[in-house]
Amino acid sequence: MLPDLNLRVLPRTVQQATVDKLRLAIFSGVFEPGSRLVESQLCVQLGISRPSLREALRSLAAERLIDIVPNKGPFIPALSWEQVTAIYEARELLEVEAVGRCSQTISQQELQALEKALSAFEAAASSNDALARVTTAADFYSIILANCGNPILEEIHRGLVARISLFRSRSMSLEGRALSSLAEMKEIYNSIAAGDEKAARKAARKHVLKAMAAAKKSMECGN
Amino acid sequence: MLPDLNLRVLPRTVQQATVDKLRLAIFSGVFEPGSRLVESQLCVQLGISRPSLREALRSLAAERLIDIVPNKGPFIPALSWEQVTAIYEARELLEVEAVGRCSQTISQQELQALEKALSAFEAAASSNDALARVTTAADFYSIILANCGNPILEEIHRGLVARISLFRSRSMSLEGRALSSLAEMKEIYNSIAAGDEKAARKAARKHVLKAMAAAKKSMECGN
DNA sequence: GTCAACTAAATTGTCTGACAATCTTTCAAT
DNA sequence: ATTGAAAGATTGTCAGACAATTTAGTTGAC
Repeated sequence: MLPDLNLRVLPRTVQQATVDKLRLAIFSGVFEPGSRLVESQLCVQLGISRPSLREALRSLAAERLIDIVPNKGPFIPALSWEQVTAIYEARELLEVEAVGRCSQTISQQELQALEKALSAFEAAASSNDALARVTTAADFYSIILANCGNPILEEIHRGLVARISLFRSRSMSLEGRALSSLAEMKEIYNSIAAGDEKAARKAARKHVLKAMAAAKKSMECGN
Repeated sequence: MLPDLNLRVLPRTVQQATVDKLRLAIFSGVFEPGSRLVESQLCVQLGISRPSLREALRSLAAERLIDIVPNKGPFIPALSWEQVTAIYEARELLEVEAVGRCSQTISQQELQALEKALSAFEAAASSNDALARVTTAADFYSIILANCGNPILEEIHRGLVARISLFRSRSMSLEGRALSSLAEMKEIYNSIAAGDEKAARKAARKHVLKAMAAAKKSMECGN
């Protein structure tokens, strides 16, 4: 059998594109937490039909990025601090495990990619670009999760991080948080590079806990 | 203000009911892994319209209970052993954590409920009712996850277990697996009841690893 | 002026029907 | 048997419709 040369990209359907657009909009804070999404409005804004939109909304609801209440429709969840805590705790569990595994299995090539991602975050950390800070940090973690040897952990982690994206971007804008975050990430990177699983796990735990504390602070400061 | 007496049940929509029905059908093995789901057929079988069905399918796809390939439609995923392993490993991570937390925080009342669930499984374990074995075992874990203090862990765990329900029911039908499972669950229960977190985690890990081994065995034996 | 009840408008849940694009199957030809 | 082409089946997407429910606005009573 010949090697698979099928380069054909999977056709992107309207519903897929819509899910991606809405997900990005939610990440970007286009919608106020707690606010309602009106189907007819979204249809016009997105230029699609109501059935396609509703399919997309069901996907997002299953991802917990929106809530859909019968007869009231979809809205952006306004997470309580308890819920945010629970998500951060779950994230900690997954991230510590992923970092630990990663430290034992990552290839030299991927380690270089990780270093590059860290540099990118370093550049963003001292800039004023809030979006860049969040995306470069996400890239860093994405590499770790992709190399932990378990795609399920990656999948779950992605879903969790998505749900608290707003908190992340807000807390990352806190005075000094980006730089402190950078230091923690460097520690993680160094431990992984050294293949020191114990240190890597410890650093990962510390990072998530500090991120959680920062999120709490930014939440208490109102907005 | 009067206490909230609003007992009104959230209206169940067609799409919700459909998601539940299909989920149950998937759990029960009504559909062969790898087989395609034809929309028009399902519409007739469920007595609903295509838009409602498609919304339900998008929900299930987001839960990873089905796959939807553009222009080909939805089908039941045929999980590879690697994927199953990855799910079991993630389950181990969550379950060990949940059991550990549970051992420290569970109330006496819930502990009684857990004991009752264990008895129910004991009864089912020596019976020939395969469905009862799986559901009572699920009830046992459901109580633990509901009392671990983190609803997110519960939510993720439920999703993971759902994806390997077929493997679970098959492996539970293996000669002696139910009884061995019972012994492991008793160990978990006793550790929780004793408030011994370390022992509880150890027992939980052992249980998941044995379940995974059983699943592998049942998978290799073909069917 | 505030609160309650009622009416009107907006919104969701669901269905039917339609049609182009794509996939699958059938069947004939080499 | 393999190839190729035509026919059929299936999906992706839209438009339009309508009942049930929620929301908003208005009126009326105190």
